[in-house]
Amino acid sequence: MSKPTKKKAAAEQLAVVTRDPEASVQDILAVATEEFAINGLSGARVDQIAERTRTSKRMIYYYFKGKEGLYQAVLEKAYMDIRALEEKAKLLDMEPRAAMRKLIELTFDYDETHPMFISLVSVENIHQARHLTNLSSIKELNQSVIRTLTSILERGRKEGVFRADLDPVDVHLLISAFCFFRVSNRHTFGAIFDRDLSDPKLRKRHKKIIIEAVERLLEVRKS
Amino acid sequence: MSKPTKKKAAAEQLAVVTRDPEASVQDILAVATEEFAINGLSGARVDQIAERTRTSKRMIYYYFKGKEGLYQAVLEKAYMDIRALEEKAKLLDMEPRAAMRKLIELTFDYDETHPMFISLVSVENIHQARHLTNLSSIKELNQSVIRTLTSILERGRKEGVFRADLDPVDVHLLISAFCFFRVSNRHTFGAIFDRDLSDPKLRKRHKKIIIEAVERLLEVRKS
DNA sequence: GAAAAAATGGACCGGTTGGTACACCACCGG
DNA sequence: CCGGTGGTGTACCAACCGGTCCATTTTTTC
Repeated sequence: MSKPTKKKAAAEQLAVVTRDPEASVQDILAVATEEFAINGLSGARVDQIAERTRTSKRMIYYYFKGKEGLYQAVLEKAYMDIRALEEKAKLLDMEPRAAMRKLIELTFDYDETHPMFISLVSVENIHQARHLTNLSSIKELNQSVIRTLTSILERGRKEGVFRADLDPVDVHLLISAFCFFRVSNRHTFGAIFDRDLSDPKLRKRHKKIIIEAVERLLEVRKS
Repeated sequence: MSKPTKKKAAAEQLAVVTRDPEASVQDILAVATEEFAINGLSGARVDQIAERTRTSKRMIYYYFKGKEGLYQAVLEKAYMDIRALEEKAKLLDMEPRAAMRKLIELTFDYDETHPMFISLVSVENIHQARHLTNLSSIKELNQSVIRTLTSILERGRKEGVFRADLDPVDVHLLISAFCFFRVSNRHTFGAIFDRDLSDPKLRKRHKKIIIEAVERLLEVRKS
């Protein structure tokens, strides 16, 4: 990505960048991400994307082959960026209950701060994940969350603080659903119930609720 | 809707319906619902909708003014159909915990059996609920669920089986999020974690999980 | 039963949109 | 310094698509 090629090095020396392919690609991707997230796949306009870019429409077709290719690249990049969450998740060799709490908070905060990503996933679901199936890399990536979660649950079970009859993916589904829905459906939910889900007060309360819900769900019972 | 007009009565007598405006409208709405749910607002094609209808494109503009008008009508109808859930919810003068359980099951089953509705709501969220704000009728309608939920929580609190510090809308959010997400994100979630969320086995398990999560969340604690 | 109104069909249009042809320029290796 | 390759801008097109015009037929009204 940022590996300094001869070309780039020369350009930096001159302080006047006449051409910068890598930057062009990134620029297009950044603009396209917004456009696709706001307007959807069919709603986004290639001309509009091109115009907001410092390059031209020609470049989009040069680098991404077409609208669908660009969309797929945007989707892939968006999913790859969750790597940040994965890295932080490595800190999870703390006590099981604290680790679980931290994992929920990370998920909650990530979704909250990445509404673009949420929108893109929604768009992709409307298209029945047709483009996602081409991206095999993503599968492996996201399953690392499951591995982390499995490890936490396992440790908790051994220590006797977590029950043993819950599937890690199901737990992930519960957490994801709440965090994702809050953002993905903020407009309709907000309109119907007159609530601004981006209100910090609500955000804090909701974070507490999902944490409490999961904690209680995981508790061991005699019944 | 089904109020027998002279027109309709005459048509039924003849048993040969040469023209049936009401049926035309309903036919268009049914087809348009599918098209908008599958392709989104921008993705859906008026010609395609018209072709699948037994009438013509001309009729769409005659009855619904335009593409946006048709979309709005589709959205309104979809939301109105939840009335069915509302009616069943009137049965909720049972014991609080049983009522809560029933309410969750109804929500779960409704979302499960109405993927079209889920898609439409997702589409509308991508468009920032721009069209929903025009439909003031929907607000009143959906808030009846909250009234029901409030009543259940209140009764439970009086009987000492539910805690008192939870907002009904927040509880509704938790339930909705899980039920909705399971359907709305079935494609991406399914692709990434190799799960068919429509598998009856999973469905049963997930229903149990959301019920258990809410039940435990509502329990009274000394802490 | 005629006139008014509602409903319908089909051809057509003009702007939009994804995509491309062509010419050209910058950069690097030799 | 020169030739090839990779990168870029402009102008353009053909198909598509939302929307409308005009004519016609059925239904209702009186």
